[in-house]
Amino acid sequence: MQGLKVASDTETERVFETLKAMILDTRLPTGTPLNHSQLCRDLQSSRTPVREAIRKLEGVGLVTTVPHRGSYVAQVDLREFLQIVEIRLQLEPFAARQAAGRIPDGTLDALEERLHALNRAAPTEEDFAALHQIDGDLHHAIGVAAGNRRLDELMETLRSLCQGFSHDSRLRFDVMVDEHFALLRALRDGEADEASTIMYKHVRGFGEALPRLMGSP
Amino acid sequence: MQGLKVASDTETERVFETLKAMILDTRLPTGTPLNHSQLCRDLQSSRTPVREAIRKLEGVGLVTTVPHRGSYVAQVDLREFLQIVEIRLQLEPFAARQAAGRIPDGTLDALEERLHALNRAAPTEEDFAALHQIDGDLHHAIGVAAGNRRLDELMETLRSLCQGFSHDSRLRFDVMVDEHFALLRALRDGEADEASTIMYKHVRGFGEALPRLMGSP
DNA sequence: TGGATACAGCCTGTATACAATCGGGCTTTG
DNA sequence: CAAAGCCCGATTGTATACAGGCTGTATCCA
Repeated sequence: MQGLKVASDTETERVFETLKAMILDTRLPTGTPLNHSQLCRDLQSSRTPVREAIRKLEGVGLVTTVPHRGSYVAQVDLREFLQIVEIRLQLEPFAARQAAGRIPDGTLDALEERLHALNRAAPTEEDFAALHQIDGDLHHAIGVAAGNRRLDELMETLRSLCQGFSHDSRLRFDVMVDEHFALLRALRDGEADEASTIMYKHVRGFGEALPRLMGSP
Repeated sequence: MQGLKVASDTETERVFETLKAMILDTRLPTGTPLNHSQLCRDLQSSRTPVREAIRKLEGVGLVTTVPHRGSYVAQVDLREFLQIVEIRLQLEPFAARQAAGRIPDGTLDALEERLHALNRAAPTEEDFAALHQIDGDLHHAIGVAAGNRRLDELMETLRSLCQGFSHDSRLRFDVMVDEHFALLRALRDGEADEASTIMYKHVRGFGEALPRLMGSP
């Protein structure tokens, strides 16, 4: 399940960070049940830190607990998904605006490089996964550059909660790649308005890939 | 410290809800240390539920814990306060837009009633407290009417985190009352754009009451 | 054969015991 | 008298024991 322990002041914090990372990068996919004793074994810990870490994740919103039944990696239904997209529509364009012109060239170069490496003509399973990864890294780079840690973490959580629906957006592969190129350019050139607009369309398109319509801009 | 126990499936949840309510309505003000044994006594519980509730509140962002030293009701510094206001500037106008025309008349009437009861000429300590209370109830009514539970809870948390700075906005008493009246009217008439704009100015004004300038609309 | 029920095992929720860490006050010493 | 070091009490962090609920299975009855 995992490898070496990471350093941390308290055991609870270590377990929390470990689980959080595993949820965010989908090693623990949406809906995964979190069994105490198994986590104790896998994370080399005892029940108290594991339980406290789960409770903290519950507060963050990444974990759902059903009393006397167990905890699960949070899973949202369509209705909640659309609500989350609405929130993201308010936050992500703003973050992109703030980040424009503030992301190191090296970071942007690397992302562009990876985008170019994708096979747009006939994307394979790996290409989908890679794009998803790039998307995550780009959003994160924006979050960091925006200089607002709370905003960054919030967006990361909301993005994670949407993961259960991301497979529905495969039809948009080509569009998404285009959007990413355009976004990278706007961010590089410091065109805040442009970056914000592209991000809005990007998130909106993601939300609309599902059979529902959203609010207006 | 408090009265009767509230019903709940698990003890942890009960303690969590109790503490959360106490933090949100400032019975537990910003910075208050949360001593385990004292909470056990006051809430008639044992350490495990108390600790788990605290951890969950930590995840929500309402509590901060310093390892081996203790937990405290979250307190933000000026820098973080401004960042939170920036997030609220993205969310609250949107929520107001969504809520326009969807808040029951009775709710709006009651709020307007309470606004009229304030002494605008020479506000006393009670008037300040009452306005703060009205403000909270209005924001909450908007959050509920927006029909997005996650958004509502998020805004409530962010608002709570700003409480440490709300005393600085006393100079704006009269302006705030005006803004509330205007907002109530727009919400009642279903003027979404207007409601959104007023809310933006309202939050922005709150943030700018402090010696710093914010981002642009 | 179908369904209801009782039972068993596992899992979660809670309480408590034990260990580690921190802060404060006292003592000691230059 | 001031500063440094040490010790002790208190509080937090962790481990474990105990209790109660839920699920799934097997059995019994109609």
